[in-house]
Amino acid sequence: MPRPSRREDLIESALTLFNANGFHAVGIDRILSEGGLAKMTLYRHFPSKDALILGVLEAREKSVNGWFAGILAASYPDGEARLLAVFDGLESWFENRSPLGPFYGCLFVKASAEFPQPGNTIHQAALEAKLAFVEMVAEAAAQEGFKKPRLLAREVSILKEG
Amino acid sequence: MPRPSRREDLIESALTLFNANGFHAVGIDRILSEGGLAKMTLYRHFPSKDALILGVLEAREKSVNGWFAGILAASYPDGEARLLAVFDGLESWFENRSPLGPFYGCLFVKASAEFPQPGNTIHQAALEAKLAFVEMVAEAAAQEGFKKPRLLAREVSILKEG
DNA sequence: AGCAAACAAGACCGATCTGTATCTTTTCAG
DNA sequence: CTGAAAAGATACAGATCGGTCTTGTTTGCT
Repeated sequence: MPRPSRREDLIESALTLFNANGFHAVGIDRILSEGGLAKMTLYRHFPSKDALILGVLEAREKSVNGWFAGILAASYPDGEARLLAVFDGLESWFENRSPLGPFYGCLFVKASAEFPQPGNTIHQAALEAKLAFVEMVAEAAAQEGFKKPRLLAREVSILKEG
Repeated sequence: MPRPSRREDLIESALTLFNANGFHAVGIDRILSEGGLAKMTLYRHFPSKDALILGVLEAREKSVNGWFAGILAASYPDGEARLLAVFDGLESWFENRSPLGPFYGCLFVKASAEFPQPGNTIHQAALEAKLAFVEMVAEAAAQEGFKKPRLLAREVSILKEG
């Protein structure tokens, strides 16, 4: 893989603005000027704005779910302390002490709200990202012998949205 | 108060489209053509699109919260059956058997997602509508002697969003 | 009946949006 | 060092948006 430095710049600038203002409210020009990028740079890396949004969601899924996976892996000793670590992680996220940047609400919730048609690619990507998160927490809960891992995972996810 | 029949037509057409497509994705022209209305009719009743959105949210708050208030009032015999009725109501809503129309997710969640700035009037109106709902359920739960009415009300609200 | 307000229909305006094309400068591998 | 690819800057095109204005028709009150 080459050095996709500009590609990452695009995603980072777009992520910041999407988080703070939503998807439809942010135009391409603003993403580019705020990131010091040129228009052709965008369209060399992505065929359209929708493709950029998909790239942002994909990157966000990796960083968010990867961060939680790291938390689960770090607190490897068994017991409910492991899930407590997840709640601590969420709290640090909400209070902007996490490496995920300031918290503006779940980006995947925003995406499925702004692209509500079930067939929409962005809608589906956002749903998949959310489901992957729930699945991850559920597996961890199951390993600890909880009776209702699914329910607990859903509650964690719900907490994240509120 | 005069007969605001056109005003209600505007709100109804806008509500339907906002529910199915989001706020930013729906233009004024579509709201008007789908409702068989003229542009000047819109701007005689509302000074701007944002004002129309506020009108839609206000009407939606009345109908949704009014519907739930009716459910709570109808099942006036004490006991937990009263809250069960709320869950039944939610289920009928999700399955499109309610007078609230087809369910596309909570409109207030959509609104606060699409207008994320805390100072935004639409954002605040959406939050108030959601809080009013939680407050209503919490009061009902408190009357039934639940220990943690707030928590239960929040859970009901969360269920509604998922 | 008659009049004024409300309304439908649609042209129109300026701003903004996504996406393309052009030109110059920077980057970087050979 | 050199030449090609990448990138910055900017102009441009076509579409769409929110909002204004005009014209002719319908409505409703007296």
